[in-house]
Amino acid sequence: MEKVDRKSEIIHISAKLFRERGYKAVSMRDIAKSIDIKAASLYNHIQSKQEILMLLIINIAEEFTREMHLLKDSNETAIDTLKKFIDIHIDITLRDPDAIACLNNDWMHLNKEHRSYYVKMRDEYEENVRKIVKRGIDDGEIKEHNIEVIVFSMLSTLRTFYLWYGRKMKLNPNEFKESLTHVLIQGIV
Amino acid sequence: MEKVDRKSEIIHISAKLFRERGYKAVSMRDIAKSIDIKAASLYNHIQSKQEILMLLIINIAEEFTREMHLLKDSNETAIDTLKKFIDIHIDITLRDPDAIACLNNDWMHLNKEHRSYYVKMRDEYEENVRKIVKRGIDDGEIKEHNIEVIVFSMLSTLRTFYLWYGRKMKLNPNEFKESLTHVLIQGIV
DNA sequence: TAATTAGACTAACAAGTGTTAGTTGTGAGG
DNA sequence: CCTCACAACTAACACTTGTTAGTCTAATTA
Repeated sequence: MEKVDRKSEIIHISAKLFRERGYKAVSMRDIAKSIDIKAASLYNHIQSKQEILMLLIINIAEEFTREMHLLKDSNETAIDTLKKFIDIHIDITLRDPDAIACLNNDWMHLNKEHRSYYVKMRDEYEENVRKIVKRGIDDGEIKEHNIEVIVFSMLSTLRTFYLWYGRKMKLNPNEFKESLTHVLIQGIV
Repeated sequence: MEKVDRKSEIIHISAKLFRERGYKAVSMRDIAKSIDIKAASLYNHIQSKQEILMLLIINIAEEFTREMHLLKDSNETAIDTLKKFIDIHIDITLRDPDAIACLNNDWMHLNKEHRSYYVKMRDEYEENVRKIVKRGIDDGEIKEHNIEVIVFSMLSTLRTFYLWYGRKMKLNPNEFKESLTHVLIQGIV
């Protein structure tokens, strides 16, 4: 127990490199050099470069899907549901920003099978966010805006959070959650 | 006149391909095939693959910089300045979404010289957005939030707008501007 | 008409790609 | 002590990469 195995070491260092340069710009020799072995040795632990990408993206995507399923049929108000939705994004991003970067930027390099699985999950996820917002509008909690604009604004912000946290933000995670929730829901004026 | 020269054809088709797959995943042979010539013929018009990327990114970045310089010392209210700032992003994105995608995703593949030039422009741009928001807070127009959170939220949304427009949004550009401005400034409740 | 040029072509290059085969050494379990 | 498996290695593969050199042809210019 506590044994840090090579496979997860490879996955994590790959995520870091993919984040910096993108999947296609990182070679197996780059990954190998980062953990001080030769490229061929990687294949004692993983099947292919594609497998690394797949594990990174699908695991995170499935986590988002699981969380959304817990959220979508909740009987809280839509606004409270959206607040939890924001919290979930922040928590996952803080735990694994590199994987979030891969998911955002490299999903198109998944092979056909995994890509369509990912895209299906993503579309369903967005559809569920839409439903929450729609419920908020129907209940009079949210002003009658174009739903798509609201969903787009929230998801864009949450999905690129990994680019910003730690750069100039001196807030701790809870302060940050509160601040971002306020900005996204009440606006800035 | 009206002569569509080959060079700009190459630039535009490259932008489209870079957007779909990323700079590193697009080969010179891919670009050539898209305009039905051979890869070597590209070099009658451009110096290198790097030049294509540089032209795409630097031109757009300089345009944003020029627009920001017109904006930053305006004597309008901060809120009105932010509204114009939103308009500018939407206008440029609608005119050239592929180039925006390249700028967002492939700037790290610029060579050292162009990359540092780009990063300098980007940092100055963000600093100017920060100043506008700060002015709004000092003038009591904007609530006393963490400035960084506001800037991050606005820029994330505007920068990834290219991913959303035309997907499910049935709004025309002006309706969209109004809607997004409202969501970003007044919030959704 | 003759000369020049622009822009396509073929062929080739050196370097880098993901991956496989086969080998070696080291440490744990019988 | 012997065995065996794991995880490293070297060497090589077939292919792709950006780019250059040199050639040909059709249109423009002198």
